Amino acid sequence: MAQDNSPNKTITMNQRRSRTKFTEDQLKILIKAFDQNPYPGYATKQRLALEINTDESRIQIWFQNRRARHQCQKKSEPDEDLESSQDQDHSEEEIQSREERRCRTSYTSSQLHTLIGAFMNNPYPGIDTREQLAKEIGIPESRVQIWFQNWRSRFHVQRKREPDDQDSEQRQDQEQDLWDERVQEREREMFTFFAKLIGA
DNA sequence: TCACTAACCTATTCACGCT
DNA sequence: AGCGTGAATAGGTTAGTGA
Repeated sequence: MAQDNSPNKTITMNQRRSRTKFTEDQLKILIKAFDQNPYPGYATKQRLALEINTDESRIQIWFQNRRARHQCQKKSEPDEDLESSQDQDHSEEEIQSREERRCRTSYTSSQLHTLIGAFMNNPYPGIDTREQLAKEIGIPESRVQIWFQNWRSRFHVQRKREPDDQDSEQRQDQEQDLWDERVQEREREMFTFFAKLIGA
């Protein structure tokens, strides 16, 4: 993505997870599952994870990457199979019959407090930071990663909605204001929560 | 060195609970 | 019904690894 503020360069020390090396047997199982259904639901991903002894999040990434590779291949060889219904396999009805998603995670105020604090410190945490956070708030690392993704995206969306006709200093100030507003909103929620706890 | 691919990213959409 | 937000998606980039 040709993003001018390339995140991974401006923020150092956020290392990646070490690269998973799937064995031949593991790949066989994954490929077979992919051929059966390239959009497995949470239960299937869990089952696969158990079967090949890896984390469910690795299964998710593997399916994402394989779907992407398959889309590329389809585009680069658009010849034959024009009337074969085989290549139009996942649309409409297939999407409707997609398996169930993972249950929505709901975060407590204190968990959010920790996450927001970490986000303000560094919106692009490496694997070590994510794992530490996950341990601290008792939530899987994969959820922490998704939470950061969602927050970054939503913050970028907010920024884009802002008019672009000011000089960068003003814009930065506005970004900060927006951010502060968002954080304050969250903190108000937390205060309400804790006030209830202590019976205020 | 280069191809392959896991890990990671943004942007967008889906979906669900809450108000 | 609309909103906030977690989950999933497409599609692109980065970087580790083996030939």
